[in-house]
Amino acid sequence: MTTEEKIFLAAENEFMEKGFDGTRMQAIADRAGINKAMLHYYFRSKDALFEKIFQEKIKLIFPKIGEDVKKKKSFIEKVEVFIETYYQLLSQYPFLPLFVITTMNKKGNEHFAKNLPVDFFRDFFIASMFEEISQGKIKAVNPLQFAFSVLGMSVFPFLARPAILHVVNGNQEIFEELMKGRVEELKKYVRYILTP
Amino acid sequence: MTTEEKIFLAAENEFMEKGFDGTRMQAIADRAGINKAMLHYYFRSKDALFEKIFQEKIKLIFPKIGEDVKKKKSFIEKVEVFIETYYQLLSQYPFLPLFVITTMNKKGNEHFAKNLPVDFFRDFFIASMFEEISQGKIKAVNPLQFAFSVLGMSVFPFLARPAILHVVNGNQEIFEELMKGRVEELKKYVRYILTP
DNA sequence: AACGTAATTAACCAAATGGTTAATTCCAAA
DNA sequence: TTTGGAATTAACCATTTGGTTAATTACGTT
Repeated sequence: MTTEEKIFLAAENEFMEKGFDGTRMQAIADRAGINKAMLHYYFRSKDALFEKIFQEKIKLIFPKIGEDVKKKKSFIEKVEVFIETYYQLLSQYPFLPLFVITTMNKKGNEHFAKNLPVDFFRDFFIASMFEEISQGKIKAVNPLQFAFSVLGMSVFPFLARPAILHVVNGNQEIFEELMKGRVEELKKYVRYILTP
Repeated sequence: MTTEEKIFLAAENEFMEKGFDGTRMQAIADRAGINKAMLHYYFRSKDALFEKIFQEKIKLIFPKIGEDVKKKKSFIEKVEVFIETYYQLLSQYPFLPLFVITTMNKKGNEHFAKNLPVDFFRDFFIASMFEEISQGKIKAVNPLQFAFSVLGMSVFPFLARPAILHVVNGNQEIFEELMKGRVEELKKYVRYILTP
């Protein structure tokens, strides 16, 4: 692994766990096992390093989900695939939601403006929903509201993990069990909401 | 307004907007229009000040919701009241979710341990749900999963506000409209999910 | 008016932090 | 083997930041 990669990986973890303000350049260097000056050698400044990582991470939010989703015919199936794929992604990067949300709330939305697949979201997701509603295949719910609800339900456990853990008396196993069963449960909710 | 109140109010806003790490004692002092030394005079340290504010804020999360909810007979009605009350609360403190979530993820859960109404949540909410399920009054969904879903749907727009604003082309009015209609939409979803 | 306590301020301090620099080491090409 | 640019390091720097202190002011009580 090259020094640059070491730095990137270390910075990634530090920023994800502690946020921009909470992260120290020295901590990144220590974690990467290299000299602090290397950080500035490869990435100009703390801001630049953070920016690079954030840009890379935000692209993860909507990865190949698009393609997976497009394969499915019915809208309900599309949503189900979305929930599955999204859950897998978040399991791989549990801090991603917190990271993105704190960042976008602190700094302006200039950061993710280019990378949010708004077009896909509006022209494809929303459009295909309108279509099935007018065909009477699904119930007439507000597409935007529905989308934010699915996102909220999917993301919440990853954001509120400490609180949820506390509710289940700190029992990790129960928490994992809960997370595992969540995908099926959410798919059920979606069917209840959308099936006419 | 006493100096202590001025400090508390200013600190509240600073911490809520910028988080613990992002907040500067000087910024609090400036915002309160007083000398920085007063912060330490009234509240020992940054940590102590933050702690006091956090403890006060976290109690807000489950305010008198309990009582409002208990009045209602059917479980669906209970959930509907919860959504309404919760939405009003969050409208008043839009940064509350972000504040609580970032804090509980950074520091341990010692902070909110005492103040999370776990007992109410388990013994009352969950219990009353089990009851209605066994009576066949609502569909058999997992109570915990359902609770986290309602919370997630309720809280999401307050966390992802910048992203949502971006989706609606930065149009504030559309966003407000969306938020206003959200309560009814969520109540609808709950009925779809729970009604047998 | 004098006294004493609480409130307030300006100046200061030590530690932490992001960033720089000059010197040194590596290493591949000539 | 020499050489030149890239990689790496230790030491250093300026600024920021949470916190302290000694002195001053405000103000209710006797």
